[in-house]
Order: sequence, then C-alpha cells, then structure tokens
Amino acid sequence: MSLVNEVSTLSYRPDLPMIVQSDRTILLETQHPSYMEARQALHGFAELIKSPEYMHTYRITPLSLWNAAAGGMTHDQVLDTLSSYSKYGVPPTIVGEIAETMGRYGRIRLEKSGEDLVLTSRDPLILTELTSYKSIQQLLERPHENGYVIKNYARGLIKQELARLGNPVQDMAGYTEGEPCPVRLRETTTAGRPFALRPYQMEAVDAFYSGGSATGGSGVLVLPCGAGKTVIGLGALCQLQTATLILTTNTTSVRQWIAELMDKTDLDPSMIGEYTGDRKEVKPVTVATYQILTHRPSSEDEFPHMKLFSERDWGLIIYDEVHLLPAPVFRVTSGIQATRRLGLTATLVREDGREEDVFTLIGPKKYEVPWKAMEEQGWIAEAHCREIRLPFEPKWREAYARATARQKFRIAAENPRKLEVVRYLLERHPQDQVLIIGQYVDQLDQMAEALQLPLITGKVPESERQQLYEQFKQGKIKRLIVSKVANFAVDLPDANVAIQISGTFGSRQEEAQRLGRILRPKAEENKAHFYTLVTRDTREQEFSLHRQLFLVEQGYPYDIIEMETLV
DNA sequence: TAGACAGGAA
DNA sequence: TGAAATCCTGTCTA
Repeated sequence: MSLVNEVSTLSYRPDLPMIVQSDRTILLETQHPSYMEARQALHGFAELIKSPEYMHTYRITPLSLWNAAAGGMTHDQVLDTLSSYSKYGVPPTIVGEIAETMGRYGRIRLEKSGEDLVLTSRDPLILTELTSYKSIQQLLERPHENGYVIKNYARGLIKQELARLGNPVQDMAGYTEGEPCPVRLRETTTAGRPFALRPYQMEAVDAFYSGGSATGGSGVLVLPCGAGKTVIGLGALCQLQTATLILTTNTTSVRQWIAELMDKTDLDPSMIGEYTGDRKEVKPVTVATYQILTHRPSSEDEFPHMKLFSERDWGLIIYDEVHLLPAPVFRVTSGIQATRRLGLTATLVREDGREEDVFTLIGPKKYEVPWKAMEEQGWIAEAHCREIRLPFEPKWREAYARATARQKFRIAAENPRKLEVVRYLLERHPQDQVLIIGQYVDQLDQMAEALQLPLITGKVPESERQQLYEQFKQGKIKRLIVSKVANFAVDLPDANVAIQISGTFGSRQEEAQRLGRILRPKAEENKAHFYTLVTRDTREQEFSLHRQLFLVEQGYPYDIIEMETLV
C-alpha cells in the first residue's frame, strides 16, 4: 500500500484515462482508447452516477466496496486498478479509506455456538464500541466468551442496524435445511429438446451455493434479461433439493415459473403450488406474487398472507426481480434469516435506494454476467442505442416556458414532432419488427391514430392482447404501439427495433428492461436498435440521461443524433 | 361455480 | 416531481 502511495503522489501520466478525486468520485474519459477496458475494471467496485458525452463520473461507495469484497476482491486489487488507469495516481486519503472500508467487511461475524447465535469479531475493541449503541444493546441477550449472544429473533435486525452504522456483518450462522424435496433437472424438455444449463448458468448456481452451509447459500445473482434467470433458479433448487418458495412480481410470471418447473425438472405437478389471488396452494415448491403477500384488508390490518413464510419448512426462498421487492417483504425477510435466500435481478439498482437492505437481508452480490459478455458470446443480440434530440415548435416552447415544474416533463414528453421522427424511423426499418413504447396513453392514442397502427394499453382485454402478440410474433403485424404494459408483460413478443417516445422520470431499470425486449438473439443478422426520443434542452433530456446510466455502465454507448440531421 | 367488474392499495 | 398498470377481494349475475 505504501508503494502505491508513493507512486501516486510522484507521477503524472497524461496518457491515462482516469482521474481519482479525493471525494471518492472518479472521472473517466470516454474518448480514450482504453475507456472500455477501464470501464469494465471499474464496474467491479464503483457505481456510475453521471454519463455526459465525454466524461463519465463514477463513485466508490461503501456498498459497492462491500459487494466487491464479498465477491473476493481485495483492497489491493481495487487500488491496483485505480492506480493503473489514473493520471494523477490515487489520493492518499482514498487509499486509506478503501482499505479501511473493505476491511470492515468480515470484521464482524455472526456464528453459531450450540443453539446460540454469537456476534463476534477478531477485534474485541470494535465489538465493545458497537455494542455501546443502545440500538444494538437491546438486541443482545448476554455476553459470551467470543462476544455476545444475540436475541433469537434479532438475526436480521442486528445486521440491518450494524450495516446502518457502517459495519456489515458476515453471517456465518448457517441455515436450516428445510423439508427435503428430491428434484432433478431433466435432460430433455417436454417438447423433446435437449436441455442443460449453459456454462455461465452453471457458474451462477455454483457461485450462489459455494462455501456450503456457512458462507454460501444466500445472495444475489445479477443477470441480463434473456440470460435465463428462471433456469438458474431451477438449478439452485435442484442443487439444494429442498422445499422452495418462489416470489415474483405478477401472475403471468408465476405461471411462467410453474411452466418452467414442469418443463425442465422432474417434479410431479402435484408437488408444485400456485399462491395467488386465484389459488392458494401450498406445495413443496410454491410460487407466489409479492402482491398477495403485501395485501391487507385495510391499512391498519396485519398482512394475512405473510404466514405463507411459515406455512412450510422452506429450505430456500427465491426472490425474483429483487430490485422490486416491496418494503413489507423486507420486514418479514429480516425475521427469516435462517432460511437460504436467492435474489435474482437484471439490475441491482433500486430507485428507492434500498440497495443496502438487499445486501444485508438477501445477501451480497454473488455473481454477475455483464451484458456485453453475453453479447460477445452470442446469447443476446448486439444492440445499438441512439438518443434522438428534437426541438419544440415555437408554440410548444412557449407553453413549456409557462408551465409549472410538474407539467414541464409531460409537455416535453408529448412533443408532437416526435411523430415525424417515428415516421422517419419506420421508413428506415421497413422489414423489422418494431415496438413503439411510451408512457402517456393520450400520446399513444394519437400516435396510433396518425400512423394507423395497433395499440396495446392496460385497457385492452387480455384476449385481444394475446391475438395481437400472436400476429406480431408471426410477422403478420410489423409494428406495435405499447404503453407501460410492456414493462410487465412477460409474454410480449420479441422485436428487433424499439422506439421509446417517452419514459418515466428516470428509471434506470425501466430503460434496461425496454432494451432487454429487443435483445433476444436474432436468426439472421444478430442486431437490435434502440431509439429514444427526447425534446432538446428540457427536463426530459435530464431524466433521459439518468435513465441511461445503467446501460452506459454496462457498456452500451448512446449515440446522440440531432433531429435536424435526419430529415 | 365461474366470470365480469368495481374499488382500493402501493 | 406523476401516470399508468396490476393485483386482490368482494359482490353480482347467470
């Protein structure tokens, strides 16, 4: 470390792409020849927070460092990466902070001692310091030769509280095995096609399980859309052979999990249960929605369906789309820390900032497949992202200027000139399957009317949706306009071009999901196009930048095109 | 007993 | 920052 220190203060290397600042942010030049390489290296322990055209800003946070540490990265590796790309070396204060922060991961542990759960540390002083907090004290039962025995219900609470105090706990107390459930992956699907986990899917399952019952067995796997999250869940289930509760976002997804369980495992259908508004089955493998868990007759009542967590001796709980996990489910999860937990997601970021709860209550990031790596291996299509900026007509510019902050975003989003650009793009892609995606139903209505194209919103009955999906899938329809239904519909057919005419305020995961819609590998030319239409110099442009962060972090550059250069 | 629909929730 | 979609439950109809 002292070596890094010396080098960093002595040298100036103008040929390198990065500046590490003492506020733990990093500036990265995007035009630099080693930009891609540096981006990839940074991705392991820093978070992208701004991505204007020439200079990206990353930030190193405690959470990003702990996730890196949980993945086996050392602070020397982090510092090596930083110093090997940094023009001015690494400020000495940062060197110290990174070592200190990463050192905190694993410094405090929970261990099992007979029936007791013991909070312990190699460093008795730190234990004394932390247990002097009232909030911690009230969770302790009594002293122990290695530390403190905690109250039996406090396993989750104490981890949350200590993480809040900046000290993540490494939970080594192990898990209950759960009710056994013999199950294996099949080698051929019901349709007779050979089936096996792809290499990265196997690695993901191993990463989740590795370390056995103490360290392994809880955590989050981060996989792009189309990477086969469900299949990886099945892999974990077959690895553990235990009663499993699978939680997901909506009923379509519940049915899809069940279909996959039937198709790709040797479980008898009588062993698989659906727990939704329609049915309340509790079987060795049960699939439920988050919504039924959080439903309550009135806001003063208890959550009657939360008892599902204790209705069977679950050995594994799978949280699908863990970035959407609702707050009450976090609370219950805090109380069931002895059960193995697997989180699946395409984006670890939550727009509500509860990443820390995911880290402490579900577990650290265990494995991540970068989108670009999937693209290189041909598992997903190669995508081109373009932002097209267009002007207002004077009349609209005026309305925008007069509008309140609230209305501004919507006025910019509904800029009628977007229609011209959509027309132009449709002409450019005569043979492609195109999805036009938007946020406001009024705007979509007008667009559908003007272009004479079919439109799907939440109002369209399920049967009609299925029909349109089917025609689109067969190529009988080549264009489809969709509202936010596109975010939820698992059964939305694949396209190879998406035109986003408006999006929500700045949701990174929505952007990722929409790009995911067009990333299924294509038979002929394995290429996909993602266009996003934005009114120039408005709030819409700001929010668009925020939405793009996640994809830029994954290595998708956005080409900026001015509308005037198109027509 | 199933399906349609309204109303509330997050 | 706001709009839209979804889900769950209860009630009504056939």
